[in-house]
Amino acid sequence: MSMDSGEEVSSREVKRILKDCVDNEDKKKPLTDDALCDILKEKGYNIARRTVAKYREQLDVPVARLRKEL
DNA sequence: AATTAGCATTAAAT
DNA sequence: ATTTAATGCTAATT
Repeated sequence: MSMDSGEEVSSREVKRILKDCVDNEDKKKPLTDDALCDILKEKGYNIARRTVAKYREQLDVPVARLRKEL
């Protein structure tokens, strides 16, 4: 059995969810950090928008504006 | 050290 | 040009 702390696991979970959300988003209307934060809240993760932004950076995902395509 | 609140800055919308 | 929305910055908190 793993000896990882629960927090380490959940931060990985959150990052996985963020990746999925961005991969499946409508590229004409990309999800903002705020929107991602709301989605996580609905899934039961109460994490601040600034933290979402930092996770996004750690995942090398650019800000919503730059993900938008014509 | 990681997360967050409050404010500052920048880009987009009107 | 003004207002609003999205993101960044830094200090405070835990």
